[in-house]
Amino acid sequence: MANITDVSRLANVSKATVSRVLSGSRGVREESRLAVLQAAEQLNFRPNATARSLATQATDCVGIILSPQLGNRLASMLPLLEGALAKTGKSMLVRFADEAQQQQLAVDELLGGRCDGVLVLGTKQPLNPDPRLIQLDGVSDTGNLNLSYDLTFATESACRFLLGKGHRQLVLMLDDKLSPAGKSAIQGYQQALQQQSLPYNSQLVIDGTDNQQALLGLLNRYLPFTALVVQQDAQAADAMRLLREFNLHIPQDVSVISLEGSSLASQLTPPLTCIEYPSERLAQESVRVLQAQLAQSLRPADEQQKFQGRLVVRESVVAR
Amino acid sequence: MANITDVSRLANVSKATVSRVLSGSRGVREESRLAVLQAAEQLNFRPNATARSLATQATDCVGIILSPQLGNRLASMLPLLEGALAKTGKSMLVRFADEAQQQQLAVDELLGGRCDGVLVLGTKQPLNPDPRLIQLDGVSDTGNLNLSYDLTFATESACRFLLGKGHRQLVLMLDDKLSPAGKSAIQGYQQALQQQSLPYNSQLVIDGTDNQQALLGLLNRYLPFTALVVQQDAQAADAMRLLREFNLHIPQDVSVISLEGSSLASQLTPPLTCIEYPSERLAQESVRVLQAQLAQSLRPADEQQKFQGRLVVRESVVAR
DNA sequence: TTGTATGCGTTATCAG
DNA sequence: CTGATAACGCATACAA
Repeated sequence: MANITDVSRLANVSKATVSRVLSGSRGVREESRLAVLQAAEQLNFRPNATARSLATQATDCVGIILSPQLGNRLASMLPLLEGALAKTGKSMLVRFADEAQQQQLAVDELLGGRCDGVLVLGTKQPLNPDPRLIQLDGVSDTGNLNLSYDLTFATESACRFLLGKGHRQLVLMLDDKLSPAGKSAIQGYQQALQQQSLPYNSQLVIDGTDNQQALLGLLNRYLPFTALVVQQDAQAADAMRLLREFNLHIPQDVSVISLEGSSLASQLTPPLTCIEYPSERLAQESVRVLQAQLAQSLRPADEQQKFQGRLVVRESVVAR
Repeated sequence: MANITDVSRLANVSKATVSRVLSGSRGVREESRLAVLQAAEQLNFRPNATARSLATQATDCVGIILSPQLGNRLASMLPLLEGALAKTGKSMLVRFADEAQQQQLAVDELLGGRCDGVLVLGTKQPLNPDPRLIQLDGVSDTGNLNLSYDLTFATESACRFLLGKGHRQLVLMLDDKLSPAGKSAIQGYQQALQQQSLPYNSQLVIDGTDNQQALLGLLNRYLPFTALVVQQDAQAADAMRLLREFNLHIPQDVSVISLEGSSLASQLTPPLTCIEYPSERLAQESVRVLQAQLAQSLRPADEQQKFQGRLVVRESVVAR
């Protein structure tokens, strides 16, 4: 691979001039500018990113830390993030880590020279505060900037929608009732009920992670319900299959709605009504904020921005 | 951030010794070894990856070029690739590009200093041959190493399975009939028919990309069929919904099977019988091959390894 | 406008 | 076993 010296020789200028043309490109006579460009072209010169980083003290990389559990969300989020980053000429260094310790390790390693900034998706435990670190859907009690999905709003919207359709017994199925996210959802659930002066029955709030056991338990207890509010599409899919096996038809017997709608929702049978997870906005805004943060290189900034999803009505809900 | 000089001073040794301890670590007196380790610990020293890369002439990165269309496959493949790479201490630089030109551009840029090697998923057009480049499911006529899914085998397996269940009119729905992949599939389709001395009707082979129009056309023409072989799970989901809207029940009226089964298959209704795409093997093998290729740094190696998926029987197929 | 020289943080070479 | 010192390829302050 040709380097800057080769180009400078072929163009009969100094390395500095070559550098100027290919980076800053200001204050260079047009004549030598062209000479450099031609020489570079001829030698198929690509400035070495590593060397440039070392000199500049800035890799053009941002780290993305993902949880393997993101599942479908990954497929929609990652291209969006890359698109937003590419616009500012930045590359994505991707790493997977779900446990808090692994995540902190990854952050430290990436921030220790490999990346200018880091985006973490779905932190469950607080991470050491750092202005170059931005969380997406992370725990909110850290000193880090955190853009997240408004699960309270989603849950309240979903429940109000169902209540408006005449449903009165709503089951809420969450990833983890006790997590911050779970509590946000429950809050929305309660607000919706309260607004209709309906009682809150904690037995109707269940964890859906353990292979539908919770739902099974609910059926066994003959607790009547007409609607199921599920956090994730994939879990909705599982739940719907289980319900069918108990000869409960969807949506005739049980209406279903998901809180973090993705592309999967439209592929299910019946197509799933949901509050759509705002991937685009979240992706764009997070890289925008990260850029700003890196550019100004100051204020620890502890914002907690929330993003609301919109209701997408499909066929999995009927009126009562 | 502390650098190697700080450590060397605190440990009362030279930079060279520090480097030796933290990299090669051989031929160093235990005494100074400990001094260095302690100093590094105390200063929380993290060797600068960029500087190391520049000196070593080897970034510990491999580029991954993805197509946004990979969809669900992305979510399963990427963590597997990262896992395999992490074992050898390599990081993943991810980029999205679907058009051939963009892909070539990305390859050149990544190989021009940012990465030691590149993995491209799903190339549609040939890429310039490079020993550091490995393709996954790419076009096979290039001088590059190419590990791919055996779609011929998958199609033949699926069709034989259906034929064995008494089906005689099989519709084959592909992403693109005319692509190399499409042709592979058709070959498997024909082989299965041939083996049963059944005629080949090209009208039963359709493109499923254009929003099910092709399937609709088939229904309109009253061409009888009892089974549908679909390349991707997501398309199978769409197709099943469409069929239902025409009052065709699955699997009673039409059996369905997919050729590139993913996690989506088990979530559909009914759960989808499929030939499962061998993500794990493909991921592991591709990074293994890449490592080998980089280590030996020689032979252009034009292998074309094929990976076969295994049949997973679920409820979307019934006997006739 | 251009060139020279120095620095970025490590690794690698080569004497000692 | 260890320490100077020269790469690595580029950016940039400074001098011309």
